[in-house]
Amino acid sequence: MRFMTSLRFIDAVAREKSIRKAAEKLAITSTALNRRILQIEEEIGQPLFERLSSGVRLNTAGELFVQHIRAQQAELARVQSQIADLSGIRRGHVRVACGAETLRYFLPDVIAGYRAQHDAVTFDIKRQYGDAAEAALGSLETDLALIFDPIRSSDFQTMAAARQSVYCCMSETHELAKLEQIRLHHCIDVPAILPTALSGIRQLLNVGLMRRNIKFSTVIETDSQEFIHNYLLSEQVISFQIPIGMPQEMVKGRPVNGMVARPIDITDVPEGTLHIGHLRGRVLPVAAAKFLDSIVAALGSRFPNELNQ
Amino acid sequence: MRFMTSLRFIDAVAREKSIRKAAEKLAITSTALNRRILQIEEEIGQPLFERLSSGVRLNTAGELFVQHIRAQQAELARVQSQIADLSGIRRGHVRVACGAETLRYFLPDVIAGYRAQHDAVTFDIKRQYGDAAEAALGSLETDLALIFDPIRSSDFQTMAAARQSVYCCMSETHELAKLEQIRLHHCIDVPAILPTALSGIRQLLNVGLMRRNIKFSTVIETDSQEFIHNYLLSEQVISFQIPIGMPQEMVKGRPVNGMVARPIDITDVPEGTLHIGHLRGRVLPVAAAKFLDSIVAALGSRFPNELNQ
DNA sequence: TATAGCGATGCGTTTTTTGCACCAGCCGTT
DNA sequence: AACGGCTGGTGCAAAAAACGCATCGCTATA
Repeated sequence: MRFMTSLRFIDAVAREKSIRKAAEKLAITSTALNRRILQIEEEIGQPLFERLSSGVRLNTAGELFVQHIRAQQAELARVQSQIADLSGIRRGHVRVACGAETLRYFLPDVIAGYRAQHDAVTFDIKRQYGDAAEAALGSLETDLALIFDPIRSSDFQTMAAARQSVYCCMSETHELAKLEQIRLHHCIDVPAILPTALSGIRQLLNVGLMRRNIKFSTVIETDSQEFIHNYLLSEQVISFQIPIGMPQEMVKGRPVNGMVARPIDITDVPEGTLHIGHLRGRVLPVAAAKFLDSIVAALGSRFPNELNQ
Repeated sequence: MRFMTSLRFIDAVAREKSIRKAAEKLAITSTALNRRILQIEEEIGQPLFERLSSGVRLNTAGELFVQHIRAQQAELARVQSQIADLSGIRRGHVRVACGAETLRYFLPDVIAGYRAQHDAVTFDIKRQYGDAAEAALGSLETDLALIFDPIRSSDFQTMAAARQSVYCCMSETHELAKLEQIRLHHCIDVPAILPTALSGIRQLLNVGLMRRNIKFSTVIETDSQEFIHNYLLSEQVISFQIPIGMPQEMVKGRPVNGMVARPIDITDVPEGTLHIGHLRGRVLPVAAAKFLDSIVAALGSRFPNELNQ
């Protein structure tokens, strides 16, 4: 790293407390090293070293500067390794962070549709909760994020959004399946299986529970949608999901694989918003931008009356 | 700042999205700029820009790197201004952070004694509570700190210490002045003026109060020792101080300016420790190191049987 | 007093950087 | 289809910067 040489040299001199000794370690002559240091000192506007008869020694300004150099070196190393991690990333690679809701039906659909037209584009799909997804956008570890409420950072730029109300899911043989619409008080003492507190659905439910001062009879709490899905058929429990996490048939109220979904009155549990977007101010790689268009289009066709921007 | 040129150039190209345009703004030819970029890309091991027909554009690695560059520039500016702030600081300047206790009699004495021999050395005395003083050491804003319990950071290197028990101070006409030693229960319902909760004395007192389950009748709480000192003569209240914060006569029990001090039983209020030291691993400027010697000597002569290291 | 080690400096040499002229490719216009 | 205008990239010679050698002045030590 060429542009670091002068800084590395200063660091070396600070460690050795001697220009000549440092020069030896750095395999250059002491004159060259001496002049580099004089030059930097001139640029800073003050000396960084005290000259003693036995060598040199950092003064206070030098200590500050060397402190900065070392921090800077560590930072650079971190960035370099981060860049090296990217090396597998060809043009035509898209990294997506999403919640469990979109992972089940929506994303597979959209990606399959997109890859049918551009089979050279590859994908990286990471399941992450909202805050982790936002952090991943910020550190450029991911290109796009699909986050179901809440959005915390102002650095998230929403490119499309869809309002999603919460549905109650259960086996078609469940008692509550007879109702067309579920109220929260129906769920009192009904065994329920819930996603973890980090999930957007859970947070919406909590709003409703607080509002009505109701508690669920939670038998299982898990971060695996897969598990929830399978467990509904094993025991008469209820679960919760948003439309984008269900087959479209199921949203319409028809049973799918022995399970049905019933909407929850939105006066009980408020609607949430699915946000799709990227880091504010970032210009996405072409492949990611095109894929984002696909997502927006797919979202528009599924939820035509929503607030897609 | 010579070593930043290549980085500044990359930043400029990223902003202009064109090598030629950036070159114009930077007042160099596009070839020179182009080659600098190619060189850095080679050092990184990967391209940072995508070449388009209409110019260039950061790829993901480039975005990461430019992010780093900008953070680095901000950091450098911060350090530079910090160094500039130091510019008044000649060799022979000592910056001390201390609590109110040592500020009153001890430090003026020691500094006067030191300056009698080295009148070219100048001082910067900052009154700070323990945690702020430790932070100031860490950021090199100060050279030495005199902290009366507690020490929180392991980066503080104690060079000398003195145990200090707490005394009760009051007007010589005060009821409690008749006692030779004070117990905490004597102070119940006696109006008291206390230093703020951040001070070491206050924290020691709290230990005693908790232990004995006693509450003071606190009429005034202040961070000004000056105020406490003056107020003792205006109203029959008690206050608290450690030996280093009092004239030596007063420690011996004799009245000074109408005030007396009486020791508190150490089974009621534990002793605290006055720590004198600097940032661990730091080699102090000569003046600061010499002055530290003075402090240690003065402390040794005042408290000869203490744990000076 | 002699000596050995330190940083600083003048000068000639080597290496790096720069600028000029030109190439190849892309895109919109003619 | 041809053109002109734009882009980034490259060969080569000149300019600039960095370097190494020899040497100076200074200080601490023996």
